[in-house]
Amino acid sequence: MIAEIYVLDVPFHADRAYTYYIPQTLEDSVVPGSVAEVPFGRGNRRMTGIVTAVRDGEAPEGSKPVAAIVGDGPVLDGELLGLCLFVKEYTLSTFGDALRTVVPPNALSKIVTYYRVNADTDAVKSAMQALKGAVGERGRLVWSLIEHRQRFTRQAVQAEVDFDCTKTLSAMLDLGIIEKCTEVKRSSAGLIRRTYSPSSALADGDAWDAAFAGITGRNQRKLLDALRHAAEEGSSREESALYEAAGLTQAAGHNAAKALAEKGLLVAAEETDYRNPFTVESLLAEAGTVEETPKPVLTDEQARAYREIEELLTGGEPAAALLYGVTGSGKTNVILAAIDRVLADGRGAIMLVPEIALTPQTVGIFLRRYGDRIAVIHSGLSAGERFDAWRRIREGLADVVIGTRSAVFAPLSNLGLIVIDEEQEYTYKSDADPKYHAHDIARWRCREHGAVMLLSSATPSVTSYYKAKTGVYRLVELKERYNGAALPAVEIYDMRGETARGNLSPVGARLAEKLREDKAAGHQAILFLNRRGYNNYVACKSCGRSIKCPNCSVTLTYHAYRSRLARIDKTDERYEENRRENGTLICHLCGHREKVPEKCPACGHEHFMFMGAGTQKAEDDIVSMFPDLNVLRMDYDTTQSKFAHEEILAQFRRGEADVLLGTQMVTKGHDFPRVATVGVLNADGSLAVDDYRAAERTFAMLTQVIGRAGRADVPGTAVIQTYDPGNEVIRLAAEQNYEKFYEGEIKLRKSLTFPPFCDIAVITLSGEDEGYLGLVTTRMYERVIELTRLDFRDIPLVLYGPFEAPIYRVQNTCRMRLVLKCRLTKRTRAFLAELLTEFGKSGPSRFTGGMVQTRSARRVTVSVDLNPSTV
DNA sequence: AGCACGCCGACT
DNA sequence: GTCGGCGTGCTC
Repeated sequence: MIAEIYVLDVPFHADRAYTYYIPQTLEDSVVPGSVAEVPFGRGNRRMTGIVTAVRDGEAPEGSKPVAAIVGDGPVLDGELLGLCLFVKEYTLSTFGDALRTVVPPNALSKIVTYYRVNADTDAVKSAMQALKGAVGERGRLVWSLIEHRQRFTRQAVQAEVDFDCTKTLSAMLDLGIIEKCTEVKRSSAGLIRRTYSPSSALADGDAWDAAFAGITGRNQRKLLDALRHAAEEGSSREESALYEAAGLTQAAGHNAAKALAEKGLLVAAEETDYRNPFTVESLLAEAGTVEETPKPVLTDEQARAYREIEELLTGGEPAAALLYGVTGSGKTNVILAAIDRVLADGRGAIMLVPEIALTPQTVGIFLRRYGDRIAVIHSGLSAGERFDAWRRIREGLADVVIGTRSAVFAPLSNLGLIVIDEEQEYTYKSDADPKYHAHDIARWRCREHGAVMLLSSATPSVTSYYKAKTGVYRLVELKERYNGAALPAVEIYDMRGETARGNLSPVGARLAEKLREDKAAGHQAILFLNRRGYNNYVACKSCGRSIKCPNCSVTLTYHAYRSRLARIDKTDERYEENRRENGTLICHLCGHREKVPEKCPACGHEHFMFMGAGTQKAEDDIVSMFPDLNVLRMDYDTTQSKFAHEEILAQFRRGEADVLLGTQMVTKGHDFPRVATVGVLNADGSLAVDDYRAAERTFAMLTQVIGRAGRADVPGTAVIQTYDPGNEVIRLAAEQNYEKFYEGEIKLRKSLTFPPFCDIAVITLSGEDEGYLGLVTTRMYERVIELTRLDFRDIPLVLYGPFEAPIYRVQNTCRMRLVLKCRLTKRTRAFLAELLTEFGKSGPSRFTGGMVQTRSARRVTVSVDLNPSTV
């Protein structure tokens, strides 16, 4: 018997099925989907692999035996195994990356390799004598590091010495001084949650700055910075949350935390986690914040829409539909009815929602309706919670899954329906490897299960609507708003000249008037500004230059420490100085922070302008402009702690504030009965972006925020402030005329050849050595041309570039890009895979045709993003 | 990625 | 001879 096995943790160009023979003793346990321990490479080091196929047959020449099977039974069933292979091929990722996306890492046993010092001390002593010459020098240094540890890893030694320790270790291995061991780390239930706190040594800001100054490790700085943030904002200090905030992997974060703990800067604590935060019980405990589930009585139109979907559900064939319904038409009712039907047939359902829409209110609707058979999956879960949710689903205890992007992988064994709500949201595209789009995963899984993929939106993406129009998806429409809700009156307000009229605040005259009216009538308002932070940037009054991040090619954003502190008398001559003291410049890309400098680094001038406005600044301005208005701010910075998001919404619902001001978060969520006015502070902001989807995003955003205004008994008004009042997109959004917007947009896409009329592949090369990066990029460019003239001359594509990436430098790494307009077929993917394989196999040095570089930092990495969420 | 092998220059 | 840096090639 022989097995096809994908070995984990190999680079892309070595990532394929390897053939192993199955020893007699393992014949029963080696089955597809199981985790195997196999010898790999010249050194036969123990690696983890996944069995993808088993068959009868002679062991081919040179094949090695499967060493062991770990865990009891397969971790993957046939469908999920196929899904891993699909994800690998579809996104050009490795099998291992695909696997770790499809199943929670906690569900996988893994093999760890480590070294141990030989217990026979006498033998070790004499062996050490045998180490002679220079090897002995290094040997003795390594020995002093490992002597008192009972186990250690190569990486741990390497971190301590400045030479390559592999040869030294293998010499010691040969002499029997140390031995190599492997250990299987069983999949864990992960009941323990670890949190970090700053130590008492970090009592004040100066201590933090001193601590920063004393640390050279990049990861340690990042972690400490995340911790400082968490301490200041009162947000989660849970281990994985901090690592994520710091942009570190578990391993890197763990090491950094250990190092910081040794320096006495950080204190670790462990606590037992509650594992299913979403139960009926916990819901009832917070009942005040949960609305009633909508009555399952459908209007005529909703019933008609439901019957169309039901037809697909009972058809027994895989299908895809787009539920296109205007705001307030009751799409959720139709979706819930469809889920009811699926459950009645004994099948399961997945409902995907955008990250910021996954609130207790949303979950509450499902909990009230389906009880504890629901599972909730989102990125904020701890590893253990994620694993538990996964197991509950796999064991059949939960068959309704609600969650964000990654919930599309929920291991339901009998899937009937996958709903993707607000389907145009770009958070459905992953920007980490594997760079999958939830639509594609959903489509594949529905095909496999004979299930229905149901996309839902009031403002579908142009691509999805096109597919619906051309019959790829069934188009199901809801045209009426129900419950008698009327569309709000929409006013486009021309902000040009507002400054000339003496109004420097982000709120124009018309909106100011509405806010006063609302206050007088006891109504509320929502204000939307799609930019967080205080001032966008700080520029020198003399030379006009703005302050840039030292590691990235972006300007730094000014954040006030506490908006209350910054809210000081603006006529005070110390105003500017106070701003300097009460805020920090932060890089939104790498997290770098610094104080506003005393003098301009370019010209030495002492005065700065604080330019642009984010939500923090808008809050200050509104408060000083309308002292009697209570303002709640909701943005990334105020929602970092665990229940902050819900708490802000609840406060607003209870009427404890007059104005809810925030970023995109305020455009989602449930209806507030007393909101009369919504204001868009700067509608142009998102149009200026250099992306072919800027228009559709702006349209969707405006439509959503307009939909927040007014209820049946409170006539609503939406005020859209713009410096470009003639803009077609803004005008059509104000009219709520999606059809017309779509018609114009699809024509444009067609004439310029943009999706859906083509696919876009972006190849990004990044490296620290700019010159070398340029060389490799040029070579890659030439190779694309060569291949498409020879072996792949049959695939149509247009090549653009090389360009610098829109943000050229991030954390001192430069990034170059090639952009391909193409059709993503198997053949095109094969071409891109070939390109990646060649690059990986020969290494960048030979890839550039033997051109020798002297620098050691000439490492270049390549990644491919197919139809990226931002271009 | 990780590991082994082989070549070459430097140093004993 | 011996050592170590570095490039190359392969992984059933």
